[in-house]
Parts: sequence; C-alpha cells; structure tokens
Amino acid sequence: MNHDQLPLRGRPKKLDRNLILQSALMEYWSKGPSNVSINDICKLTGTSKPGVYREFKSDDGLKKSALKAYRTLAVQPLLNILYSDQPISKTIDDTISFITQDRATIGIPSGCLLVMMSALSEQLGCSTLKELNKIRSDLYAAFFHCVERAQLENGFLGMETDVAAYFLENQHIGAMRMQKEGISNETIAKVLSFSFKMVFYKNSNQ
Amino acid sequence: MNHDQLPLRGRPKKLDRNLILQSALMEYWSKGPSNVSINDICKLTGTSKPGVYREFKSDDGLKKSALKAYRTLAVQPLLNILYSDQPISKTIDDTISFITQDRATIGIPSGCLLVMMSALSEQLGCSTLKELNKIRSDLYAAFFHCVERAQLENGFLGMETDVAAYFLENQHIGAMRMQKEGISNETIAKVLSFSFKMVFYKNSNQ
DNA sequence: TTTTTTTCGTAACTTAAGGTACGAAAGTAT
DNA sequence: ATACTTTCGTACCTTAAGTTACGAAAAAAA
Repeated sequence: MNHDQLPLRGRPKKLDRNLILQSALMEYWSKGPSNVSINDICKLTGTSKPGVYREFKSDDGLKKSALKAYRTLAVQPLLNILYSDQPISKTIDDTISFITQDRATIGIPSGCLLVMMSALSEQLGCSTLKELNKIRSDLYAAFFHCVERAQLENGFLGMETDVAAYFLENQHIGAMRMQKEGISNETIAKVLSFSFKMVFYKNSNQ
Repeated sequence: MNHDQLPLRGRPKKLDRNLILQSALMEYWSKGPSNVSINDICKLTGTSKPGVYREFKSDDGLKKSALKAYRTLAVQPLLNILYSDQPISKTIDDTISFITQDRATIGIPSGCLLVMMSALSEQLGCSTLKELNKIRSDLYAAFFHCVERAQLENGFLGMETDVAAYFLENQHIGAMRMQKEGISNETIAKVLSFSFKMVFYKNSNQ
C-alpha cells in the first residue's frame, strides 16, 4: 500500500491522489454513487481521465477506495462508540448524538454512503461490493456486541441477540434515510431514543 | 383513462398493454428499476420499442404505470389492513403476516418496489417520482392513523404521534430491505413483532 | 547529449441507454 | 377499387457512460 514512494526517475507526478479521493467521496456521499461519473470527478479535480484510471484502475476501484475513506471517516467513530466499554446508557446517548449531529456546520453531507451503496448494490463492481459487505458486517458485529453488553448489564432483553442486532441495524439505516430525506435531526433523535431504549432496557421507561 | 376503446377503423392493435405492464412491474420489482431497460422489456414481451413508446410515452411513463400497478397489487392490501377498524393487536398480526408471507409460493418477488424506488429517487423521472411520493405519503398516513387508533385504545404511548409513525415507516422499510437481502421471513417477523408491540403497547410485554 | 524511465493528456473506441423518423401493413368507409 | 385511418416495426439518432491507444513531456541516468 505504498502509494507515496517517489520513483528515482521519470516525469514527476502531478496527479493528486488524495484530492481525487476526497472529491469522489464527497460527490458520492452527497449526490449518490450512481449519479457521479468518472468524468464528473475529472472536471471537478482538473484531472485527465487516463490519470484517474492509472491511479484507481477502474470505476470500481475508485468507488472501493472512496468507500474505504468513508469507513475511516464516518464508520470507525461509530464503531468506537459501540465498542467503548461504558454503561449502555452512555453508549446510547453517544450513538444518538453522533448520528444526529449537525452535518452542515462541519461540512459533511447528510445521509450515509454505506446505506446508499447498499441500496444500489446491484450496480456496484465486485471489489466495491466486497468492501461494502466487509464494513456492513463489521457494523452488524458492533451492534451485536452492544446487545451482548446490554444483556450482561440488564439480563435477558426479551429477544434473541441476532434479532436485536437486526433491529438496531434497521434503526441506524432508517435514521440515515430520514436524514437524507430532510427530516430534522431533532425528530430523528426522538425516533432513535425510543428505539434504543426499548431494545436495551427491555420494559422500563428510563 | 379509457385505453380499451377500440377505434372504428385503422390497423388493429396488436400490442398487449397489460402484458408489458405486468412484465415491467415484475422486472422492476425483482431486479431493481435501474437494472431494467426499455429494451429488456421489449425483448421480454416481443414488442417493438416504438410500440412501447406509443403506449407509455417515455421511460418515466412506463415506470409510473408500473408503480401504479404495484400500488393496487401490493400496497393497497396493506393500507386495507392498517385502516381496518379492528383491535390493534389484530392489526399487528395481520400486518406482520402480510409482510412476511412466503412470496415464492405465490410467485411474487421479495422486497418492495416502493422502497427500491425511494432509494433510487434521484434516478427517476418526475411523473414516477410524483406517483412514488403520493403512495409513500398515503402509507405514512395509514401508519399515522394506526398510531391514533392505538392511542384511543391504550392512551398515550410515550411519544408524539408523528414520531411513532416515522418509527413504523422505518420498520416497514427495514423489513422489506431484510427480505430483499435474503434474511428469513421468520427472523423478520420476530423483529417486526418486537417493534410493533413496543410502539403500540407502550411498556407491557404482551 | 542521448537514452531510459515514468507520467502526462488528447482523442479516440465501445457499449448501451432513451428516443424517434418514416414507410409499410392492415384494417374500415366511400 | 380507392381513399382514409390507425398501428406496425426496422433502422436509425443522440447522449453519456466506462475505457484505452498512443505520442508528447519531463525528469534522472549513461
């Protein structure tokens, strides 16, 4: 993975890999992956098309790399919250805060690239799809882990662990969808708050 | 809307509107709307391309008509269940049974065209989009109505009516997504059962 | 200075999508 | 029979996507 090893001779590299990657990520994220072409990225970054292909091999390669960047930028923080060994109540609060934070002020698009790509999975190349499934299964595992932690804390929650994990996955995807559709973060937080407390606390109203 | 008025003279019509509509619906539903072209429909039904365009005006027109057909076939039954004035417990059971019924045996694709099209909404023409939003708002209204009925039956549920309706909408979409992804109807039913009972019954375990 | 190496970007190619021009075909009315 | 009307489908057009051939350009090495 040594992309920055500068060769001893030859024409110096002008192409800015990181610029392309960041631009592609933001375009995919804000407009949807299937509404952004390689040409768009080229125009946006002032790169030539063969340059992009030399760097990323194909459309599939670029999407895969962008998705990897998305993972470290937007998914890993959530995984960290879910895996932090705090009381479940704190985990819930942190998760809701993270998901419903104001995106506009920090310059991040609404919605979730992971969710968008999952919905368009039939249109994706195989390496992007592979990366997508890896991230999704990691996220599912984190939800699963959270449920297990809640069980240790509060006893049996009234449903199988995998069912609860599927439920949580649904709520996350639903929240991202609502955000993309313009529903206020305040409302989304209320929906999430209800959902999470219902799963984790069984039948208490706390 | 009189498509079946046969003209007095001229070459007799050979084109089978209903065949095209049904084929398009099933293709969109099973493969995803953006993975089915007009050409595919032509080959599948043995129709010429201009024939399809004469009948449906455009790709957008065909998608809109197919979506309308989907509404009467797959959405209306759900609306009927949600609007039936039965006890909430019966409504829940009927809804879960309807959503998680075995699709293979009755020859119906998994997943939900409505949900798929919502995810691809940026790729849709304006008349399809209009129809889509109409159906979605009708469905949301039905969920809203259900929540109001539950409130009449059981008192305040612990959250605003619209928040509960959003929650229900999420569960429906989530169930359709899981089904599309191959998760068993049995598991989906468990997730739905948990979700619905949590919203409608507040904090009882029934 | 010439060779070698590496990257550059213009200008193409290929495929498939949505969409249509237009004359032939197949009927009814005069 | 001829005219009129409606529908038919072949063969095309346009656009935009992903992708690449290939010679020029810019550096280090000989």
